[in-house]
Amino acid sequence: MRATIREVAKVAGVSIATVSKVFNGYSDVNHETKERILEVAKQLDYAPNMAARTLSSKKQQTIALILNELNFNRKSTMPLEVLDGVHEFTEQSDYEFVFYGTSTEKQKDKTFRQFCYEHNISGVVIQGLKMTDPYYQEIRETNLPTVLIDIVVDNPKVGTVAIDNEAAAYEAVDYLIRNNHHKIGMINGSRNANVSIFREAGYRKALERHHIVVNEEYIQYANYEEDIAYFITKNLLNNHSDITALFCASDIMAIGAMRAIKDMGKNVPGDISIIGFDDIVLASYVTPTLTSVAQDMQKIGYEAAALLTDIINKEMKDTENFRIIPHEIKYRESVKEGIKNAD
Amino acid sequence: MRATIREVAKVAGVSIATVSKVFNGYSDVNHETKERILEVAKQLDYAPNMAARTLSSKKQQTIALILNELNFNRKSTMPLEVLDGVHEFTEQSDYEFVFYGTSTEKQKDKTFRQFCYEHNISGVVIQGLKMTDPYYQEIRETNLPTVLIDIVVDNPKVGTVAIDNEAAAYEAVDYLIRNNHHKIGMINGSRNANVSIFREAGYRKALERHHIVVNEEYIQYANYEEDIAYFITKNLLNNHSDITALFCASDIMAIGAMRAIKDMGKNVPGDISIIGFDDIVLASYVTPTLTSVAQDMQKIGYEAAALLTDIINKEMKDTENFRIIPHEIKYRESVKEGIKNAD
DNA sequence: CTGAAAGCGCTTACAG
DNA sequence: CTGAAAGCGCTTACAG
Repeated sequence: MRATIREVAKVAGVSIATVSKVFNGYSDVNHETKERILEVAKQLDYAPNMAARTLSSKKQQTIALILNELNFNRKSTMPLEVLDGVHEFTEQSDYEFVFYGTSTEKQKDKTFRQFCYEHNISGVVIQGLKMTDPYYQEIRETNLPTVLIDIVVDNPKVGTVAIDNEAAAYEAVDYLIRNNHHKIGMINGSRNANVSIFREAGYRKALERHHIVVNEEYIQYANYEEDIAYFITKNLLNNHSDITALFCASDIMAIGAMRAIKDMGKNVPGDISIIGFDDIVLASYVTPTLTSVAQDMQKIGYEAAALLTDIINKEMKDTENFRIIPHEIKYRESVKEGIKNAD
Repeated sequence: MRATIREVAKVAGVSIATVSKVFNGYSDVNHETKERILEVAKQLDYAPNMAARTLSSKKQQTIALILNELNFNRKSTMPLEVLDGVHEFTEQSDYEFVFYGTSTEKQKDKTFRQFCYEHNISGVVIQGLKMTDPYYQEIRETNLPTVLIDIVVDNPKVGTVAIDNEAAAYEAVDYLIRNNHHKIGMINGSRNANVSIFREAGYRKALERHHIVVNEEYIQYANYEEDIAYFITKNLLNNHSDITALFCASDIMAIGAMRAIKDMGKNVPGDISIIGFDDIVLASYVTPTLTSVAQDMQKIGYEAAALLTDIINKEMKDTENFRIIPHEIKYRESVKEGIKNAD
């Protein structure tokens, strides 16, 4: 039913090797035979079979994007943006692109290596991996080219693409301090998340740079969940009525915090200023609009794929394995600005 | 470097046929040899090569999800939800899942059929296709199992999954009328979009059922874009100051309309009531919150994949090719409710 | 510029 | 319960 290379060869009166050459862009084929072959191919609706091609050539490489816990958060398009970025890169490259979803459960059933072997994958970009996931341990010592988004691992075969989370957090908190906030709480994600660690470090660094003592009780963890952030914010503000600003490690949590503040009869930014992280779409549509640290996930995805191909193609030094994408603070309405007093 | 079936067979002291049987779950293998093979396979880190499997077996089927114009709208997670749904179905099926993005441009370069042949695809789910796209014409007469989301085509090999757009629009407009709105504008998407046509039909039907004459000037098209909706709304309301409600064919456009109304110094829902469509996340976070027709895109994706496998496996009658997913109106703050006057 | 032949890693009747 | 052998649709030296 479906035309194969053999039929094309027969109809065109040539060998399959010649047909193959035409379809692989070799130049050593007579112009006329080439034209004839193309014509026949078109007529027979022929297109090379990928499976056969992959099998016989050792060349055809395929890059996978693995999204962890795709059973995702409807509130954020971040995974989709990463997907778009990786896809865009592979489009204009020679790599095939495939997409898979995984989960902590699935990772227990099948090792990372097995999964990649099975699917003939020569390199993978992973997004959403947690440091408690089985894959994480395996990737630390894998020899399979891998690029992690947001997670750093010490392995020459594994690269990382992310923004400079520490610097970004530093800037955000520094901005609060320069606007006369000295009692600043932090709603962080999870102690186990790489980005949380960096963002907290940036928070601490900014306070220290301004000679503000870090109050450990001001730092709370809400696991990146809106509802947990809601309750934690209420608690935090009830226990520490001197807090005037909150730095949140994600917009989702910032939105939960805003809701808590409103429900407490307080006002953003009048009573409490808030900065979020990620700049998801909601940040611009919520009232008041949310100041946030933006990261370009599409670009992160694109660069991840680019870095991956570099790792596949050449041995790289560890130092080249880390690609930092610029971040940008989007200033909106949720922070009360004010000249710093000389107290 | 990578173990093949041959090496496993050699180490385990059996033939490759036996190894193959074990990995394909055939029962006619001695328990002990099976255990031994599995043990060796594990030790050698063996996993079957998909390309070879696909090539030699005529069984391995792969289903593709093609997202059109993935160069997407950051404001909506709908494509991601569809992806998740299709992915979830293929997970628990015997089908392999692959994902591709396309665009009007790419469709011009390579036909639908060629694309599918090349990638060894036995069936495809397409989302985001426009009736002006090259694929659309081709799919009308393809014999390749295909499921379109939101678009109906008369071809036994092509199925459709969608909500009942006409009924949903009818309900929404009927709800407005029952709350005493008689001058209702519609911000529609595009005259060429299948869903737009159905939603407009529902709008007209609701008015007619209530003996309200349709004023053609009340129906405007904003191409599903927020900014166009913004301008069109201003125009519409300036020209027709008697309008008290707007039915929008998407939340994005509804949000543009809300902004326009605010900028005109009017109030939602005090002066103008609004209903949107899709129930994207923004609808719940915007002020006032937006009443909207919700469609479960994850479920639509899942059912699309399910329908596709049915089409692949059996000849179906045209009448069975259309799967309708339930919709639901989410009542929120953007509609002013009021008892209908007996005028 | 062209073709014969080996081989990629599997599956699947078929024979035993 | 097990294995020898043909074949899936290609690519790639190699010879001419």
